[in-house]
Amino acid sequence: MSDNSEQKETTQNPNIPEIFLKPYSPSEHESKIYAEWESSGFFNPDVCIEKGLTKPDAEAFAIVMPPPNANGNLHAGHGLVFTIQDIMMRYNRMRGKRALWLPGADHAGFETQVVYEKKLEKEGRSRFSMDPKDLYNEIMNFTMSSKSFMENQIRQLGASCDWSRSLFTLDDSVIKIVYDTFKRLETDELLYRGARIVNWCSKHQTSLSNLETSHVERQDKFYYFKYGPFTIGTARPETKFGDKYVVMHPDDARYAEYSHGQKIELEWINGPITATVIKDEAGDPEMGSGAMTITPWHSGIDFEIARRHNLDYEQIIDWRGKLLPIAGEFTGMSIKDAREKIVEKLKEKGLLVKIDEAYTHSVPCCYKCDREIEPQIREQWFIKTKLLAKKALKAADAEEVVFTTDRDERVFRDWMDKIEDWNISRQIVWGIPIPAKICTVCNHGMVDIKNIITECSQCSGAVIQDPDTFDTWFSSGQWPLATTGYPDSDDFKNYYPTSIMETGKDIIFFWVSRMIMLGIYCTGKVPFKKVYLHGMVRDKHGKKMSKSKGNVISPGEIQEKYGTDALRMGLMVNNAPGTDMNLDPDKVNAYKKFANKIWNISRFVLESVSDYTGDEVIIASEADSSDIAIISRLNEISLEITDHMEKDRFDLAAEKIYHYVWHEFADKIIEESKPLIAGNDAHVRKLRQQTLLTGLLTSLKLLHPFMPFVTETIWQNLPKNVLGKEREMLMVTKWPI
RNA sequence: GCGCGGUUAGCUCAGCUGGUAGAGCAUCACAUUGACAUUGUGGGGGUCACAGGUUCAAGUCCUGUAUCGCGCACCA
Repeated sequence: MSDNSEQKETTQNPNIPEIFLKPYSPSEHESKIYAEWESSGFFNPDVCIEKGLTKPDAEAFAIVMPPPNANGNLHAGHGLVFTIQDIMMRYNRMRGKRALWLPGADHAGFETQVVYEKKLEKEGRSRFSMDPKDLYNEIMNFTMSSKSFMENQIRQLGASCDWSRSLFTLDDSVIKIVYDTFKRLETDELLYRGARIVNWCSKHQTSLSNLETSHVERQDKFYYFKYGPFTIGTARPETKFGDKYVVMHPDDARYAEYSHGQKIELEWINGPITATVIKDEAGDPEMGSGAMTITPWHSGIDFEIARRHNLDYEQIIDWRGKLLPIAGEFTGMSIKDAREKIVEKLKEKGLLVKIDEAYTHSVPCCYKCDREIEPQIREQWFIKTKLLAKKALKAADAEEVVFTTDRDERVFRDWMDKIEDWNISRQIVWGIPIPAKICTVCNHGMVDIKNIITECSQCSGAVIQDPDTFDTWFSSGQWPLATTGYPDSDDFKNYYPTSIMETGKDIIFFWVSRMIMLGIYCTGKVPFKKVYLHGMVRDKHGKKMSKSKGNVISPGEIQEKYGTDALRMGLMVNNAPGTDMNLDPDKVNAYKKFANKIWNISRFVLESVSDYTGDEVIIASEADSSDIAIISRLNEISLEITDHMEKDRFDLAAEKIYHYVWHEFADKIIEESKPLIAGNDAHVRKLRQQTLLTGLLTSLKLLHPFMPFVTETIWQNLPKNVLGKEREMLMVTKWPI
């Protein structure tokens, strides 16, 4: 016999299930185990109640899954989201709660359309030359295939969510809720359609909310021009064609001789104009000369001044970023090209006073294409958010909703305090159409969720369907309502408000704030009792992952190489909640080794208890004190881990169980046990067998939320005499406490 | 401009309500056919950014400084 390992397997360990005779190989077991979980139906709390695993009156524990954008693969951040939430779910399910995790997928309006536009660009196509219906259908097909692909990736991460309740943000039931809310906001006079300054992206041809802009610090030239008797400063000469108002602070002594409303003839870019003096508090005497001209169509602050004094508005720059006929000889030029030429002309006319070369300011840019935002006036639907925000803050005061860190709560409150009206119109096709009619004569907008309006309520003119779609966050903001079946489903009654909202801190304003506002608005109750925000996943050196840097770590690759359990542990251990975390493949590899360690611990224990009868051994004497100590330490560890779990410190819980299993149970207890098991004192031997089994089963339970695959695989392969009265599926056993 | 966070072992990071520093990786020595292909034992390596303060006692609380990073923001 040349191969003695073969011999060893068959002769020495006849009672060890064959599966344990080689190292743990995640890929061999994971998909099979997931399929068993899924087909058991235990992800659905109703089934758990039916099968008697959960008491019908047990406390509810519900999480709404942040629906991932159905436009690409899962990234490392998703790995973290689903791991944290799955840990919460599995823990609470084992605690005996009615545990419900509501999955879904997000059409992700603008985000997805941008992804799709890039695809079109590569194919040499453009959305602007396509029929909107065709474009919509193409994006729908693309989204649907991404969605099903993504759902499988979520399964691979081990997510124990209830797929039977899965929802897509464009499902009819979602749209109905969104439309009803839209109508209700109108009825409550919290909605208006108005011409306001919006953030316009000239590339994407849509307005964006403030949150969808990012401010970029830049150094530009700052120009001073002669404007009649005044010197005015500007960083944007290309907007100045229509400037016919000059604004200064009423108390500015330098301009005391000029009175509000006074007309002044002066020479300007394209000839003589009549300017009007406006005294307004917005004029900052400290800034430049203290006098400024305003461009109400292309500046928020100027717009407000114009509104206060009922001034004229005139569009200077078109929707593509080109100058309109008001610019005279510059008409049709892009603003970028025009700037220097305009300055040149003003210089020739002797109107240039000076140029400040080192002027730093921050300019708003489209968060997708980094192009400078052009403020424009456009008719859009706005929600008056002040009242909604006030109620949200009140709920936070009353601790109806709490944040896991004070820091996050402060950030939330600051934003709520100074919230502005919310533009919910987007000029893109990929989204929920705004249920409204627009008058072709007077431009009046009418909410029309039943699609029955045929003429303008103000002028009887012909109407057309509003071509715009909702900001995706307006519908996402109602996601906890949609997933629980608001307003009258059993789930809504049983699970709303949900227990916890776990999501990335980067969307605290986009999503968390809106859910709280809209949840309270629709139901009178907060949508979740607790907010847990995690940080970003970065590469091993703390750098942001990006395709261009080539440092993207895809969860799939990591899972393939090290196993899902290892990835989950790598993401959890030592990663404090709310802080950014670095994902290091070496660290994940360490937990791959750990999974194998658990595997071998199990194998050793099974070898040691091959003749275990299942009869309880009574602790007889002081000689049994080491077994007593082991069991008592096990209880202590269980309590400590439970304490961490209750405080949402999964990072600490994960590290503790890791340490216990490897460096106490394996390194010390198992080593000590070897002579006892091999010895000939029958009582000592049997007692130690019992102790080892208790240690193993308890460890598997404590590990399960973190490493569900390897623990469940082991559990299901434990021989009957070892499992005793325990349930056959680890996922639904009771937490050891 | 307003606000927030970090600064702990060579690298990446933990360290809860204050009681003489921990993990992974890396490194060194020894052991090991071992339940462990992914093992064990032991070691080296930190004046916990700096300066003050509170305290019997401070990575841990307070104040300030330096430095890196982040968020928010309609400054012409």
